[in-house]
Amino acid sequence: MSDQYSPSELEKKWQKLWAESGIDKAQEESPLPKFYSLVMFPYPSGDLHMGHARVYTIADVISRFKRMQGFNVLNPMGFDAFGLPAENAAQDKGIHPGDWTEANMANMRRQLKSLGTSFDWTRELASCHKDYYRWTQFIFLKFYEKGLVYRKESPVNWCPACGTVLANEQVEDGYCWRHSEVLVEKKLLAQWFFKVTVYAEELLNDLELLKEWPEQVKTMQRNWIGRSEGAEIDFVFEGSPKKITVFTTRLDTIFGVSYLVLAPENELVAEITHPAQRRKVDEYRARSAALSDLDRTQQQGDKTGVFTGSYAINPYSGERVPVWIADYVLGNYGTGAVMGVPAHDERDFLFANKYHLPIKPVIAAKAGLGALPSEYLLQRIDPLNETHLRDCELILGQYFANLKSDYGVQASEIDQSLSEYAVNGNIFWILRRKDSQEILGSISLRPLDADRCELRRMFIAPSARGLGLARQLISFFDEQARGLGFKEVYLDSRVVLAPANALYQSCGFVPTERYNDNVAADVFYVKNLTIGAAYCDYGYTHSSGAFSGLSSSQAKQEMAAYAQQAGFGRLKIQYRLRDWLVSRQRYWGTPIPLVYDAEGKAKAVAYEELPVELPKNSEYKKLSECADWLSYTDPKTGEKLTRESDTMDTFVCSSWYFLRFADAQNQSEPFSAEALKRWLPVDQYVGGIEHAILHLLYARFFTKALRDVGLLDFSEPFTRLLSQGMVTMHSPKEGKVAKMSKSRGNVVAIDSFVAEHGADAARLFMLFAGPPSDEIEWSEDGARGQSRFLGRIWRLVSSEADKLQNIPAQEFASADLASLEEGEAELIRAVHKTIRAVSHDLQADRYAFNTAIARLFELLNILTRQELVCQASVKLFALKNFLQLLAPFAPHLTQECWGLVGLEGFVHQSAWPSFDPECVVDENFELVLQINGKKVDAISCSKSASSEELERLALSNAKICARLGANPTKKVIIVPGRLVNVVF
RNA sequence: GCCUCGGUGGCGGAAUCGGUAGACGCUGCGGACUUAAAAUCCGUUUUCCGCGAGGAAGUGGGGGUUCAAGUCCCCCCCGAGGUACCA
Repeated sequence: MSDQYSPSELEKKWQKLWAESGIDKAQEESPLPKFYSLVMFPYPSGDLHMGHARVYTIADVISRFKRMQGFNVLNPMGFDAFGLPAENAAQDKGIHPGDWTEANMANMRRQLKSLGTSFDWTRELASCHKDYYRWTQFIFLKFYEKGLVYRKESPVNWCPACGTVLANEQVEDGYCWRHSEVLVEKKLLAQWFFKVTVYAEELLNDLELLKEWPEQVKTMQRNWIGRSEGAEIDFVFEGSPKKITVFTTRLDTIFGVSYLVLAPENELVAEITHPAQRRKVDEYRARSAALSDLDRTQQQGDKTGVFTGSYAINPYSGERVPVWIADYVLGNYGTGAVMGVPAHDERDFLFANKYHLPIKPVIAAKAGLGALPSEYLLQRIDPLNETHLRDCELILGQYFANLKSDYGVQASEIDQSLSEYAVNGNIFWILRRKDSQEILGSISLRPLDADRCELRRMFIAPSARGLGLARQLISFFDEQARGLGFKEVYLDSRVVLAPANALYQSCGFVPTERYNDNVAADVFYVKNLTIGAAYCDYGYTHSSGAFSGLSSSQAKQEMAAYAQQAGFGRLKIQYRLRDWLVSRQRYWGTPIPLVYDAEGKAKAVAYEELPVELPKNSEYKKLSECADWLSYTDPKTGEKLTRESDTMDTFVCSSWYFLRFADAQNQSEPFSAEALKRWLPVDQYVGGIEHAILHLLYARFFTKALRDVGLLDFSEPFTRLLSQGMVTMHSPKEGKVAKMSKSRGNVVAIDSFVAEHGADAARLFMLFAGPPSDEIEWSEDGARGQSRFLGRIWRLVSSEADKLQNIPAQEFASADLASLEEGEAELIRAVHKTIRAVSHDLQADRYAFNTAIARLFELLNILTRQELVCQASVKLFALKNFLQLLAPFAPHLTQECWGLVGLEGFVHQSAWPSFDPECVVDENFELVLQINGKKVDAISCSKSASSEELERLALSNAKICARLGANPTKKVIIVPGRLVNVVF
């Protein structure tokens, strides 16, 4: 036996013995409860490095722990083996993608084994093998029959470098996920889709059931599904029966609509464009069609658009609003048309400002502001209309009479005001009661220059005072002034009589310099009419006809009910989630099992014709270029057909592999009902956060869809999910700490590290460096620390092994403590405490591998203490339990030591230790003494001491007394088993 | 912008319920063994003041609740991830 711990031979030896004995195989017939532990299967890209190793280590610890706990564990492994890198490598190196993939799988299988993982390799699968993709095709056809698959011509993301269509998910900030420097283009193609959106509601709601998933992942999925509640409203075109339907979540703002916008690609555009605008509109459409997604998102803030020349009618207000097209509206979300409410939407605001469209506020933060009740009517005076003028005189007469009697205004001033009013250009409104036509007040506007105007006269008739009409008139005035293009409105002191001062100020007028030297007045007020920003919060409606004065939520409800009743609108729930585009124009993927007849009509390949195998051309091409393969004769009818040349997105392959693992050898169906019943759902799924949305959402969709085609009977595939953090390391290329990856040049190869330090050291370091869901930074020093730990164990066992050879293994618990030396009793207690702590840390709701290992360090520190003297049987007991607790983390070394101390069989087949509750409580504890909550002293104290005794101990303590001095104690807080706090 | 998670020594990180902040490891420093080095072992390592006994401060910042706050509440700052003209 060597004194030096040399892992490489030792690890190889046990890996071989484990494989031969089949201890990692899941048992089909077993009285034990099942545990399905799954780690996301890898893409066989070549060499594994430590960045990959972490996830397998975590899953392996869980699997080994569960086996020792008495579970029948299924811990399978396979390869997600279709995909582009194989084709790229084939192009670069001139090898067939299949050969490249097989070679990589062999290498990775070897590397995974070298890490000491306990996978059940008898169930290995690879998605590129025909006995797997045959069943992918089978499931595709089941979905096809069920109506979950459809073909649609649609603009797709096209990567010129890949030469294929990408899913939305494979586009990152407008660039291809595989080629970070290649911009994704738009192309129109007929593509196959899965109807994921049918399941949008269920995919969202069932997240509630996933109690053991990280909140973060669920939130990401929720956002991705993107449910929003709103309404669809039909606007009829002016002079045409055609309708345009908009989707809005802010129906409460509909009286603020000042235009409609269609997405440039909206089908209606061609029909409704006015001939005079056609050229401009066509140009704009052509330009935006050519824009990539990136360009489109990059011009955020700079909104562009073109007027179509048509108008539509707001069904609520009857107003006619211009219809525009603009590329800030997306064609594939909602109805591809929106209503523009610049006062209450940021994008609409920017757009309206740019194109000088009216901005009409209809929501205010406070209730009642600016709302003119519907029983009143505002009438603009036409100076050429006799009746109007008479009404004016009437109200002005009342106004001036009032001034005279109330404020003693001179008759000459009145005359002057009347003549001023007669000057052309002033605008005058009269407020009436709708039913009786009674005149209640008036307001007038005088332009000062292009940007400024003056609120000239506002008068409320005595009979209408106290009705709160003043604010509403001012708000009406603001709106009109803004509509006329004024940016500021002034008041002078002759208008603002003392009692109205507060009113004007509360409406936003502020004291200012005089604006006109000809006016002799002391106080001036000015109000800025320019809206600086859209008000996007909820509030209270005003200027909204019969719906004024409601809270936003009330308004939404009542407006929707009205639309529903009147038949021009309805409530609508909209999802951001789109259907899944599964077509790929490549070679190295699962062929879509469909054929086309002479008319181009698609139909399914018969089930007994599956698999539709990839052509075995030595020099692979895109399927669309394989002429021989494409032509297909129906074996039954002899009909000449053409095969579909698209392959499936590889995410399809990975959406059901966890089901196949339950029954990997089945040649007659994808999986048997019995096998699923035995193993599914997956109890613990471990994988990277990068799959939080796509893979997990698709796998959930597949499970639900397979349930609905009758192939399984549960709804959620993964009971518990653990998203492990990535492994980082300083990257010399980037000059910072970054994710470990070949392209960044910051990888630690598995092969070289394992050869030098062993798999156990690598495993321990990755588990100890931090909690599994956190990111960890690879550190050579840290890994060396774990090596040192393993070496200490090795030396301890080496030095003790001889003495322990013929000692029978014996358990020690509380009953034995009395008969043993103090040091021995302490060791036994420590063992039991460690069992408790490590077991607790390994529980699924914690998975605190780092603290579990820390506890094992502590136990080893006790075991190697120089002054520790104890009999062999006690030492053997301690070592045995220590090795068992460490076994899931460091499988090889513990296995070797297990034999060295004379224990039989495999440590991994031994039962997980249990602790004696009596052994984990100490007789004494450290009593903390506090003064006013601050620690002053700590004394050893018996656990059985009563509260009274604790208080006495505290109050007689020298340090407490010294601090207390002559102060009388106000209160003494006693927390039994912990502390005494003396308050003064 | 929005959503989510974080912020604790020189570093990675501990701290079930509000109850001794800094477990465990790394690094550094000092020592032992050695002709020497490596390996190993022992001690030490939050900061400041003090020769010392000891004292004070301290979990991103500011307030609050409490006998007691890293932990609970309010406001703010910073970082990471996700997402984004989604109407």
